[in-house]
Amino acid sequence: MVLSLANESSYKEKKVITIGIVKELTGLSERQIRYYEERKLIFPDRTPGGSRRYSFADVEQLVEIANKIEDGVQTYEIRQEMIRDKKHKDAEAHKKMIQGQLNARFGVRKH
Amino acid sequence: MVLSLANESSYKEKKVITIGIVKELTGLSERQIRYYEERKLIFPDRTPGGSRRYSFADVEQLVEIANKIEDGVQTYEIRQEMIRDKKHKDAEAHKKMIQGQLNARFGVRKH
DNA sequence: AAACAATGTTAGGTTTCCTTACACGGTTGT
DNA sequence: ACAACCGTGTAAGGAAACCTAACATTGTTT
Repeated sequence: MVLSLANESSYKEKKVITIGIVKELTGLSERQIRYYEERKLIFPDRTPGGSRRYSFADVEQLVEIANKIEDGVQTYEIRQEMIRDKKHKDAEAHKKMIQGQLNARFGVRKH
Repeated sequence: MVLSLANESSYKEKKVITIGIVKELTGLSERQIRYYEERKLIFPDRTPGGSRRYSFADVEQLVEIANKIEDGVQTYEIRQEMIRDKKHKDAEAHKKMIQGQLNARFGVRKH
């Protein structure tokens, strides 16, 4: 594993994109983008001055949201889904961590 | 090969970052960032309104430039290096392309 | 019918960015 | 030595981009 790669892979999560660019990338209106934030579907960072900054992951998320809304799903339901997914993901992570600890004590030694 | 990965890998090249964020990411002043552009070391896109937009690759490039300048290298020399590197890279690409064409005619068939 | 959902639009204000120009101390070339 | 250049700071004035709040509209629930 190369160290500089730790950066590259985090490009996707870095919050560096303005709403104007997000609008270009997604085809959504600024109104829509802000509204989905109001409905707690998306969580941009803010500059000290108060401007929103999004990540590429946020942009992908927005596209998914827009698709669901086009399919008639309401923001409230989308939010419920997100919460469900997050719980599931957290449980996975927890299981993995426990497994890691078990391996550390009883698993194959590395040295 | 998964299609959605074609996107992920291009995050690095997409010009989506404002100069203010670049300043934060690199620690350089806006003056420096613009000056390196004036010296043809960096080539941001522009929005229709004229604002600069950088990629993560540009940000990395800027850090390299700043390091060289700290080492006393002049922008002119850095530019020469860049041109040399680009020529080398293009030659590589050309060689690879020729090789690809040879393979297509005489190499192992895929079907 | 009243309430809510999703979106557009407008208004007024703030932040961020732009170019141009001058200053200045250090380096280079003649 | 002195003119020219290098890299950077800073200031001014203006334009672009962003912000919130509010009201309007058209559907959809309740």
